[in-house]
Amino acid sequence: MNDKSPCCDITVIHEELVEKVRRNMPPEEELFNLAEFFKVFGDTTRIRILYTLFQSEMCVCDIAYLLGMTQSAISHQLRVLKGAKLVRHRKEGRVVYYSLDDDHVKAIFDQGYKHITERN
Amino acid sequence: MNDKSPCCDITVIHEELVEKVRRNMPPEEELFNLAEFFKVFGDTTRIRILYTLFQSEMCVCDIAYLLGMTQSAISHQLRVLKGAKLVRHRKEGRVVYYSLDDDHVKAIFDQGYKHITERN
DNA sequence: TGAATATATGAACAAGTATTCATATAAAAG
DNA sequence: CTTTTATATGAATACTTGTTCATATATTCA
Repeated sequence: MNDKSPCCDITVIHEELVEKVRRNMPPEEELFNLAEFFKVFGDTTRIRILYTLFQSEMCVCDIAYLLGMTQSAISHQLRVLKGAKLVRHRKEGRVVYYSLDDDHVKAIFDQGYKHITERN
Repeated sequence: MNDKSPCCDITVIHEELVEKVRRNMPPEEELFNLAEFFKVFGDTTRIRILYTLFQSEMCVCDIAYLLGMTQSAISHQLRVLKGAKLVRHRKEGRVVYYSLDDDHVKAIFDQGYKHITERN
């Protein structure tokens, strides 16, 4: 019986390995940013918007009509996509056209698609 | 004043474009699965676990110790990762070793990393 | 067999988030 | 200038989700 405090009874089995791995971990901030980035793709509406924009730039009400959702919902999500620097916008009178602003998204989606289709 | 019902006042500006884009959209189920897949990456704890497993297979308590989290929290997240077919496990007595079970993850992370570092 | 230990898991709670609703803004048209 | 229309946005709500806590399971060791 040792004097470990009851609130911290964490055990390590391979301490040496753990320390080695710890030294090679990327900085926390990087991992946080990566999670934030992927969070954007974790929603069907945003995925659908992005697949729409893969094909063509499009205005807000067209996207809303295409996806069968309210203009407000689409506008809110476009805001998120813009915050993640994934889309840009171009204003023409009252109409705002959104388009893709990233080269990696398609590659990322293709890899993701490979994963979900390759499981036997 | 026309007789549009007030609940369905959706407007389309470029109907022809919309129909063309609609025909080329991937099936809904595919988009849903893709979103579910990326949802897994949208959490710092899971990202950290995966970066850990990039380096070495590791048992649950070592991961918990390394990341400074409870065994329960890690176990719950490993369950999610297993559900997404991203990790596999190997039992050795009481100890369960987890390891990566996917070739695409690293590529996806690298693309994501490029995105978040390339914004000026 | 009984105690110790590594992991898994269900329930509860807190925090986060997507959509809706109401409304604001801004540009065009009358 | 007033009305219409395309978009943006704040607040509220419903839903989702990550962690904790308590406990179950399973394996080793005495």
